[in-house]
Amino acid sequence: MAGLRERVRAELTAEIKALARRQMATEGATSLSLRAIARDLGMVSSAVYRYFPSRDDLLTALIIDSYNELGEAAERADAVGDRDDLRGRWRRVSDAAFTWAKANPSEYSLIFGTPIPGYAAPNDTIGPATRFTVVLIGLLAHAAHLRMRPAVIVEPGPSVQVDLQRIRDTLGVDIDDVTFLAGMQIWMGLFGSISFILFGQVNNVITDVDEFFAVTAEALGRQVFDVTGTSRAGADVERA
Amino acid sequence: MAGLRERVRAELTAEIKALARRQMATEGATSLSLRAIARDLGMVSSAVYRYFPSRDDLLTALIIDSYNELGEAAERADAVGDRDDLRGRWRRVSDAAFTWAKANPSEYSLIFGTPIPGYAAPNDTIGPATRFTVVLIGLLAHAAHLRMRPAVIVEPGPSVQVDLQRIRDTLGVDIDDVTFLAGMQIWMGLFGSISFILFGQVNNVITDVDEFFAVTAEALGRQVFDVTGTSRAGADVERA
DNA sequence: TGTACATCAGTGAACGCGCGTTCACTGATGTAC
DNA sequence: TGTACATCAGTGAACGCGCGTTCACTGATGTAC
Repeated sequence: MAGLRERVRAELTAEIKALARRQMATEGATSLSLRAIARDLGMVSSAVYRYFPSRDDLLTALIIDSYNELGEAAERADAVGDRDDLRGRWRRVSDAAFTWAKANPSEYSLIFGTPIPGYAAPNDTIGPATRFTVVLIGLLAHAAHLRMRPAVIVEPGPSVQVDLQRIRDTLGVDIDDVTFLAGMQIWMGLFGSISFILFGQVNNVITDVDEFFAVTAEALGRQVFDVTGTSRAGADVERA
Repeated sequence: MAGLRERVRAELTAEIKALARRQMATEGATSLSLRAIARDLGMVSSAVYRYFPSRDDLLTALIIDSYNELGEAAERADAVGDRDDLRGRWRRVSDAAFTWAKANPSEYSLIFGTPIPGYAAPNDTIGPATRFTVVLIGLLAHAAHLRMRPAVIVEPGPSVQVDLQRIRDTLGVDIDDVTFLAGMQIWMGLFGSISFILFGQVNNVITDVDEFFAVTAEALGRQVFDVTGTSRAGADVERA
């Protein structure tokens, strides 16, 4: 059996990452320490270097895992349900993000919190980092295809127009500027609200954060994925 | 002159905080070190303890200062202009927040980034922390008074209703649930977008972050502070 | 199938550095009579 | 106004702890003939 050593190696690598995550949960990502992990592992500190050549490489692995988990959760959430039910899809995807973040607050902080000083993410992280975004862009493309119009219409300036065109070209999607911009708004609104909840900004203000998140996500979804054409009509009905 | 010693003391206290801020800018808040500050100051490390009884007390002072600076910037920005021009007021206030955050990224991270593990903010921080929010609530109250309606109408669930009522009672303001919720959305959207920009989430995506922020803030403002009654009409004009 | 060699995991010691906090102390600045 | 005492800022040494990374090494696991 050729793979024995390899299998043990893979297991230990996974265990190191698991311990690192547990350590992040209590100490924070900045004070993630190879020595402490080795201690937990019952190994001598230098042994960890067989698995990760430096602390930053371990961090990178954790960041990639986190992006992948979040992205995969979003993909799974969007794999079910009627393709045309965009508000439903948005609700499932945003819920998946919130659920993952609540379950993995340190991993969430690692990718959406304050950048770790002295650490520069290598290029390997870019792919996993875009995974969630790709799901969202799928929703936007479908909304554009259904000729939905955001509740608030804003036009980008010249520089942002160029940026949006570049993304269109890169990903080969067909999303008009207005929808694209509105999509970025709810993207930032989604993670803004998750950060506010997780980082304690609504402590002493909001009691039931789950209920609060639900209404927030609903409001965000309605900004882009409301009825076709005059979404205001739908809002008026709701209001009456 | 009785105040000589006191004056020197105040100056040194200020200088310690200034050095601490400079240190945060390069090392991050988590690795803020009293010893390094003492070194920069040309003093022995134990001398700093005459001014701040512990590292956490220094952190607290920095947090309070940061909240106060942000709050004051918002208050100043909202002190000018027509009271009824809510979109203008929002633009000035949100710009003030962004400008302050760009100029003081580490201070911004300190209050809106990942919480520092092991540090619990004492009650002294609550007052300054609400300063910005109070400005925003002023806008919301005025919007409600002018009978503006948010572009997207969502109703809070029972628990959030109670929370909102508590805030109304505490602050003595008259803002309906729907406006209040929409206000919280743009509050989270504002700082969500600032965090995305400052924490590098839109790197390689957005080139001109100032232009991007401007359109973001505009979109947020239009969600709450559009024309009275049927704000959709205004959007339709814009769209045509 | 059995032996010789190469690969690799983990050890243990060391380098050089950092930190927060305490404590007894000197000497200067302020205060009360 | 001048002296005696109290207050306070800053010193220097120490305690006890942490960290990332390197390096020569032992001994076990895998590989080639």
